[in-house]
Amino acid sequence: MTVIAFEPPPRPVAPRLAGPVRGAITDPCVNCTVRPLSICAGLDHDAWERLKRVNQTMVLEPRRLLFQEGDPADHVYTITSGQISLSMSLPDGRRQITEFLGPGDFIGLGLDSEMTHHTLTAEALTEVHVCRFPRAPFTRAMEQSAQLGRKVLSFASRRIAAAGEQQLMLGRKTAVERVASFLLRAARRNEERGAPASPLTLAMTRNEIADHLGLTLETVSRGFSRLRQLGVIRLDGADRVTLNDLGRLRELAGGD
Amino acid sequence: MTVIAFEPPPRPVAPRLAGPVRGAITDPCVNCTVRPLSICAGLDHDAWERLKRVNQTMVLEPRRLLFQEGDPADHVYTITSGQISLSMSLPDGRRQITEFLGPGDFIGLGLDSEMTHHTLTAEALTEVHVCRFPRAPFTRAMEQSAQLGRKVLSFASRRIAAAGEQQLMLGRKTAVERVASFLLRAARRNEERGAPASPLTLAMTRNEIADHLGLTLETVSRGFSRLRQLGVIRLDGADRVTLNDLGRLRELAGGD
DNA sequence: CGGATTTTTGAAAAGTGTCAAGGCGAGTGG
DNA sequence: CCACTCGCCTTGACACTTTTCAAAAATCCG
Repeated sequence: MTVIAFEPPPRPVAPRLAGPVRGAITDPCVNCTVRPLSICAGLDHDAWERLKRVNQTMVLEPRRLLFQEGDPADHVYTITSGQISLSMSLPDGRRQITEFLGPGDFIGLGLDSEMTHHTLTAEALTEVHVCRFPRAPFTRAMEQSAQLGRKVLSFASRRIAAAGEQQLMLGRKTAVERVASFLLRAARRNEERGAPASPLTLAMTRNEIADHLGLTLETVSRGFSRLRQLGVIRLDGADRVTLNDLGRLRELAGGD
Repeated sequence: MTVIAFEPPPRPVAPRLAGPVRGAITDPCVNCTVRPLSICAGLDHDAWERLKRVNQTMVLEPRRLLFQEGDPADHVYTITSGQISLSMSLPDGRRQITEFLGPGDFIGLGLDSEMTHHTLTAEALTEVHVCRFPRAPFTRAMEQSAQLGRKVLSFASRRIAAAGEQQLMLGRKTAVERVASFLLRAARRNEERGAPASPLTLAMTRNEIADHLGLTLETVSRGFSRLRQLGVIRLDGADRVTLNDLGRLRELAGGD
């Protein structure tokens, strides 16, 4: 297989890409429902039939943007594999990653019916497969299926609760507490998916973690080192983290 | 009218109150619909009839809690007058105010159907009138009225977008930028309600603003002083703010 | 007017950011 | 197979912003 040689976009300020999509592969996407946590999983027959007619699989390579702040928002997405960061930036380039998303997560909350454009940027951290739905039929399906409506609202509610915790972290926790909180959340995420909590594999760089925690990459690195010195974690390479003592990690995270 | 002499709860860690409610006055509440931005405004007849049977007015005096983290969450609310803070706290007392709410705002987003207890504390900043709905009938009304469902989801979406901006602020803005952002949002809020942007009247103390911006009250105060020195605002008392130069204030807020 | 609360201001301390150098690991090409 | 390069991570030293502690000024309210 020959690999076409085009550069991944430069990191700090990702330029607008001609087309962020590598390719629409299958049509419709058949993988949206396989994740038990997905918004499509266990959907009633009618709603699913409607959606199946309009959805598409998309594949993104690492660093590609699914969309960018200011892009027209005419699709919603479900991640079937890989990880994505959602971020907002200030005009001078300072960036805040509001959340890291993985398989089963839904992209499209935070879009009021009157919002025609994205306020966030979605960037692939790994190779990512998403299932894409045009917004209009998705909205219709949501209104016709009480179950889908409930599910979206439930996702939105949990997002709001999570955003609150993130605000508490950003506003009130110290650097080490933030790093510990970050690791704990990653561990909980693993558990939600039936994976063991402990050997974490991080898909994101120190810089991306920093942009999520409101720190610099150096401070994040020092945080990891601190936790390692304390014996709470073990690092095998920068992206492989073993949690030795969840209780102590919870204390170090600020106890919440 | 005699006022019963009971102390408002001490500030830093509000103790569990026997009953946070001063009184349920009218039943049903007739004021929920008067705010054009309220979730009840313009609701279709059936949905409104259902809700009208179960809602109640509640009045809270300043500093009273509507509910606290851990309380059973069996109502949702609409504010008809006054202002409320929603906050989360760490076990050691550090507090983050996730948002300030006013007339027309809805309280109850962030509650997944499976969440039986509040993760937030709601405290009255001023005398507050809220319209309260038991959760179960409200949820039913939501499922039977597509319009109400849409409205709640729209509120949730806007909340999510706002939370993102707040995260960007907490993670990446300097102290002065945060204070400027805070004033700008207060100004926009005024405008949304048809009031002039400029002479702001702040219902919250420096400490509460600090807990919202992830700063200390001293730093917030210095922020105000700085903006005053720069001629961007004028202060008539701590709670009366005139915005002299919205453009410049926007720049100082980080330009977003 | 007077006491209490809140706000403002100042000075010192702490925490995090910035700048710079070196290390580690993965992928490349000789 | 090994040396090299490149990107990312770690660590150190210092600078800067914000916090902390303290006191004075302003405001509120009886």
